[in-house]
Amino acid sequence: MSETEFDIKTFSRVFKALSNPNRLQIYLEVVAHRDSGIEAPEAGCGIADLIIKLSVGAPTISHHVKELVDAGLVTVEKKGKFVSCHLNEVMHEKLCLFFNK
Amino acid sequence: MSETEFDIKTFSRVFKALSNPNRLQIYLEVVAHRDSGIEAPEAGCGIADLIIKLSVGAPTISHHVKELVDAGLVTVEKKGKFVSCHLNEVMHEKLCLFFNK
DNA sequence: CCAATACTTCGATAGATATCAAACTATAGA
DNA sequence: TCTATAGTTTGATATCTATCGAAGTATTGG
Repeated sequence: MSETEFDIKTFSRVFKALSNPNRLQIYLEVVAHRDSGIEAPEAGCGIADLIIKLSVGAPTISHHVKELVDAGLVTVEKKGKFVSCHLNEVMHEKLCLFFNK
Repeated sequence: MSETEFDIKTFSRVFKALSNPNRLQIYLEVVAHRDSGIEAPEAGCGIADLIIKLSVGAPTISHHVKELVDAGLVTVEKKGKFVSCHLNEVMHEKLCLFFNK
């Protein structure tokens, strides 16, 4: 019918994921690293870096990253012991369109 | 320092406001009515219309609208007995920039 | 002034959330 | 294989949130 119809459920989940200051900061870190190569573990957005930057415990970071993944905002990639976070460009684009229409 | 610095607090509050499906729908209704004149009570986005569209009680709508106002996403205007909601264009623009940078 | 309408505030409650400590898993290095 | 490291899962808790019904406020029409 209308082309201005959005998936309320999808977007409310996305916004819920971004509604926590710590999670929003994680997302911004991931966005800031979006052009980094994913080869080196120290590139991308490492969990360890996030723990330092946000001053919260590892379990909390782990929880928040999962929430961002579940919302479709980021993806994670495991390289040995290390995990790095990467931007889901498709969702990012959807968000651009959401506010630009 | 960096020009990619956002006010985490402001935006996390905005996203929290949009994280509830009902509130997101209210926001979308307000956006959809952004060009309506604010003269007639039936223009803009009336509270009564929202109650019907969302199938939740008046107290809940009232609560949600206040949350949207507190987050800076919408404004309300009282015309006699009626209240209408209007888009805060400045915040909308900020959100565009947030995802477009 | 009275009644009805439109909305808000209050109080309560069921459910969600953020965070932590402790325990667990998996990987790398010695 | 043993140990240290990186991160996850679990369990607990304190706080927050969405929603409702009931009561309150304000405005309009009679």
